[in-house]
Amino acid sequence: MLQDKGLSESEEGFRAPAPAHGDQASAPEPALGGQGLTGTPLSSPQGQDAEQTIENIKVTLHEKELWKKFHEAGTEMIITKAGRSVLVGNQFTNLKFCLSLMVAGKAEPAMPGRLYVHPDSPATGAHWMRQLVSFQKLKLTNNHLDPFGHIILNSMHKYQPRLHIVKADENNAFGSKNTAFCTHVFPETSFISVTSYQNHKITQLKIENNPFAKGFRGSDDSDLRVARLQSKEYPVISKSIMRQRLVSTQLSAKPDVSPLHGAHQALQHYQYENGAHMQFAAAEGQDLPLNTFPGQRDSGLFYHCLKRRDSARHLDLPCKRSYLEASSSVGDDHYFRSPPPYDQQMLSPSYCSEVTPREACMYSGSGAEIAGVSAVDDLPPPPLSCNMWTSVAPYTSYSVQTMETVPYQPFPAHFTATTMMPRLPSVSTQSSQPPGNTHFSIYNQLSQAQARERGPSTSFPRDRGLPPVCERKPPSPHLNAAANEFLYSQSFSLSRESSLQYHSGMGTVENWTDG
DNA sequence: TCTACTTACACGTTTGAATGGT
DNA sequence: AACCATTCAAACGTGTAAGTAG
Repeated sequence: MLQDKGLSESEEGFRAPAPAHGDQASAPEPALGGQGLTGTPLSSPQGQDAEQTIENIKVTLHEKELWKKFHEAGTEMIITKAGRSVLVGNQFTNLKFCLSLMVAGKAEPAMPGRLYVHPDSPATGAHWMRQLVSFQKLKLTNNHLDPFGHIILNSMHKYQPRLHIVKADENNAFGSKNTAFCTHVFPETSFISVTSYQNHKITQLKIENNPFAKGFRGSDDSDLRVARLQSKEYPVISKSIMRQRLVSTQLSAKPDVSPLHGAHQALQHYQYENGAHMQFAAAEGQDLPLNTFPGQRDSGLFYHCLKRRDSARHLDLPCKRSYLEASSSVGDDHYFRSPPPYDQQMLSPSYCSEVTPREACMYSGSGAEIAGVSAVDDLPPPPLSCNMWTSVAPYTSYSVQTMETVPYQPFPAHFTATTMMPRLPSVSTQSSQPPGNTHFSIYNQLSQAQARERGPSTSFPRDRGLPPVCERKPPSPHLNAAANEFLYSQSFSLSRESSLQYHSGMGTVENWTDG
């Protein structure tokens, strides 16, 4: 569940937020332990303008500990052709986000980008503060032709969900010019999309925490159940366990077999967004725990606000090259290089705060989610591959490139060798977070002049009619009537973890497109 | 042969209508 | 008549296993 606290409504702007509601504790728990995002109260002075307010919005992850537990094991999400309830057998259940997909690796077909817009969007800040923001109906699919508006993912890839909060205005509920927005990223929500669980530990965690899987609980209940199904009075070893034990036996019996062999086979399917296959970063036989980076282990919500300087729009940044280009030329040894300190990446002016939308777009390839950002420049727009509400035109995107491989953790279920999961870049929580604030984000602001440069404002996609697959509901009449209320849209996106996009800002959303 | 994917299945939870009591 | 609690069945969400495809 997710809750934004800190959004409030006022005819003059924003007033001090209402105290945290007590309904959070009593709110119905999501299917799998009630994970989600919750917010903390925003301290927004009365009369503060929207751009100042939105950067102060704080969103926290609900059931963070549970998320971390999964994250440390290497979260996996089941995706099916028909669409499985969300990210995570529940971890994302009760989250209503907008998911958009970054374009897959070079060798992969472009994915239809999709954002999942919270069904309640747009709604006032008071509405979002009232309760946990749930993304319950979000579903994941691997069906590229999915007509239901589910989030389309590639199997065996790692994704990083992102939450976008977009300020709407009185005209079209989502604003036109100067629409503020912010993006929240919770590293512990990253996951690998799979069609069947690869990690037995994840399976067990899901079973333990998901009420719907209660039937599989107990001391290896699944095995007991199998025994019952086979009319046996003794438990039989399940297939996954048998496979795991078999491989283990084989490995122990054949010392000449590299323990990494199986892992390599598994990992060759895990790709970063840049299309580079994962490589091993650990020495042979070395088991690197997933939580090697203490910064990530306690990453919390990365939220940091930055403002882009107009004068920096055309800086020739060293990181301006295409992410795809960069990755394609990267040799294997690249993955053994140490990444630049995360705080340097994120806080270096040349890296994040002065990156133009166009440049940022380049970092992430042609990610549908940020495809529209080029509209703020006079450069030709990148190709769009979204069929929903995918493009957030004013979004200035920032990319944290993890060009190095990161440790994987063992997949006990199927892989007995040391496998390594792609990871978020190491995060220095001490240096990258504002004092007293565990949040991290990037804030970007587009000037009025820039907004004007984009040409005549067009109506927001909602006015052009969303495809029926879009899981949105029209704003309630009372919301439309409340002309002076600030309306917020909550959406969620997914990005390939190798190129995390942290963006927020203020500008038009006129180029959001249905694709 | 191996791996990922699809499908069907059983089990448990959730939801909402129907029913009965106050 | 209105409200509340209980019951029950259908819908839904799980993970698993078998079969299929590449």
